[in-house]
Amino acid sequence: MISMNKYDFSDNLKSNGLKSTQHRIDILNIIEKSSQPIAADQIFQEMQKRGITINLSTVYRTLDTLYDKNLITKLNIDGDNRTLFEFNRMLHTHHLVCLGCKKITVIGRCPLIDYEKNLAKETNYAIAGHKFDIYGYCPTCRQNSQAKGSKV
Amino acid sequence: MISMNKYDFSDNLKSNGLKSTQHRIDILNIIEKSSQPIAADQIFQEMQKRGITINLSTVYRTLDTLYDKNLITKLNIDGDNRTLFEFNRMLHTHHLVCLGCKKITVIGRCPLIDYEKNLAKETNYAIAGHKFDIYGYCPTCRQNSQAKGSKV
DNA sequence: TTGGATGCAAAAGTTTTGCACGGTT
DNA sequence: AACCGTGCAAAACTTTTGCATCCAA
Repeated sequence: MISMNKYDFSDNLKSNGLKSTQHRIDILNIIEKSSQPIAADQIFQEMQKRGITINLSTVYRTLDTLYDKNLITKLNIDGDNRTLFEFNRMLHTHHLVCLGCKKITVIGRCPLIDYEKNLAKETNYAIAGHKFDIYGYCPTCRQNSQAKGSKV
Repeated sequence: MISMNKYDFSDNLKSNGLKSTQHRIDILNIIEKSSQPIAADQIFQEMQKRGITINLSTVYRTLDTLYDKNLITKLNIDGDNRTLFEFNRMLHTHHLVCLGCKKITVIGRCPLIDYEKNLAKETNYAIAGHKFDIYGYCPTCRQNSQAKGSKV
């Protein structure tokens, strides 16, 4: 049985016209394995934890590059000024963000495909995509915090 | 006929337990009249244009305060690290963002109310709200730029 | 070999904070 | 008068950039 879970990041990079460097492979690995969307500085720290020497500016430049090639995606959540990154599995996903513990859960289903088509027709925009993130309190945090009304 | 278009920001502030200062009234005015979501620094510059002396840190602190009281809402868009603010009309709105000229159009209808209810049932989250922003190219920009595939 | 990738240092851009003073209630 | 709001300056935090050097193709 062939493993379907391994990404060959080296080929992945090359087929996108990028040089295959260890740093890029490491960064892709970290993002791909992260259970949560992750910020540049978190990636930098994770590399240090793994004993990899890298400069923070290289992390930023690498993220730019990977984003340009559509290998990763960006995300902003409320109350965090940093840009978060995710591995792009080419699935159309959305996020359920806990306002208490900040945990981010990926939602696979998208209820918006038809809506988008209609909007394109009405506005004459060329729709490129959308962001849809839902905010709330997870079962654990519901006990500790009472939502006093949505600010989202 | 009574004008429905005037907000009494002074009373608005007081009823939220805030002192009614000229700066706060001015900032609310600027945000309310802005056709686009607006960043802290843009508000600061607009005040200078109007001959109002204010410190940028006061703008930030005021925005924090107004956000805490639900008088304004926050928004982040792709490719802009700043936080943008909007007047909270207590309507449930979404945004159509042009990737070319960065124009932001407010969308009134929300197609997601039922979806949210179902999600709450399935996940046992207390849903507070959601963000839904659509990216594309407006009719004018469609001529000048070809969307090479969504990154959104 | 050559152009792209990286380290380093510095700067730019955004947001936050401590403290003293001033204004609203 | 009391407390909250504000200015000022400094710092914190995130991200970008110029340039010299290094490395993958």
